[in-house]
Amino acid sequence: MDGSDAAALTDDVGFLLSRASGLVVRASNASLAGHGLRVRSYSVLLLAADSVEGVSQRELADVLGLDPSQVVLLVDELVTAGLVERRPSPTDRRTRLVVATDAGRVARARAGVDVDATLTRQLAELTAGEQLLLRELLTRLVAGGRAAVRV
Amino acid sequence: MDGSDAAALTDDVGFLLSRASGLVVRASNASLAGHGLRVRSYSVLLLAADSVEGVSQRELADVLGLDPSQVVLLVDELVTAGLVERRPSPTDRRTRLVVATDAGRVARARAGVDVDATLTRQLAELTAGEQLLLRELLTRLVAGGRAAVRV
DNA sequence: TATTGTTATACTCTATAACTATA
DNA sequence: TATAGTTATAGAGTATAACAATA
Repeated sequence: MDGSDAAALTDDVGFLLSRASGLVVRASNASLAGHGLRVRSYSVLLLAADSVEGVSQRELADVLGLDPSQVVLLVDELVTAGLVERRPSPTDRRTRLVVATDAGRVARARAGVDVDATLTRQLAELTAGEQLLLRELLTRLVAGGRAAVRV
Repeated sequence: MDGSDAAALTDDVGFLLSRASGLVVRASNASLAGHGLRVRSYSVLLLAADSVEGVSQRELADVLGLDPSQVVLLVDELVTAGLVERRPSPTDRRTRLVVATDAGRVARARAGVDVDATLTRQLAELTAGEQLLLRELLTRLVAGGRAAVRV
């Protein structure tokens, strides 16, 4: 008994994760607004731009933890903006590969600078070592969470 | 140059925070569904039930990081369910104190058992020490983020 | 003048179901 | 039968603006 239950909520890891995520997403969206992007569309663009032959929408859904139907809408948005295009897969006619256009790669690079700077600013509370530690802890949490969901 | 940019997104702390938060919120909502609650309404109920004289809606908004207008709706919902009630503040006629009813305290306790068990399961990937470390890192991140927003 | 609570509105995100075309 | 993609829809969460009552 040390009175610690007075902070039952603000000490809750779930609550803290939600708050921290909200702060980062909000700031990231603000820094992406000038590029006509938001966190989710930027993530899709990033994965497309950083791959050589393109990414299937199924892969995007898996990596991003989104439903395939959401990926369709995000890709539609990027296609309209001229930042990616859908190409037929040479090996599977069901699959469509999402590939960044030249404009998409430029946009990804420019937006990346801004969003990375924003994140750096938000993580400034932590030392470099702590940031790595946080990344590792979150990675294991996410990996475990996904496994648990599949059970 | 070690090829580490191939994981540019999945190594991104912002992305990991968003994923981890999503997993925890989803699981928490599932464990609260049987109690007629969701994460946000449960948080309001918790703060009301754990306070002696009640909490003002302004305080709730501050602690939860929500807009006051959202707090109104969440409190409305809990009032309808008979879990909290609004009482006039004895010192400020603008302020309305949110107080848990007896039913609300019972619901908070029961729901708390379920949601805590769910979180424990999700954090099982980490040792007790790592969980404390994660909490501390997130606490500092959230505190810093809030300060930055105020600038 | 500033603060507390409220109403209203629009947009984003999340969750599902049903469907097609291919494998 | 199962998988990749698509369409549609509803509900939850977020973001703002404007307002009344009170300090």
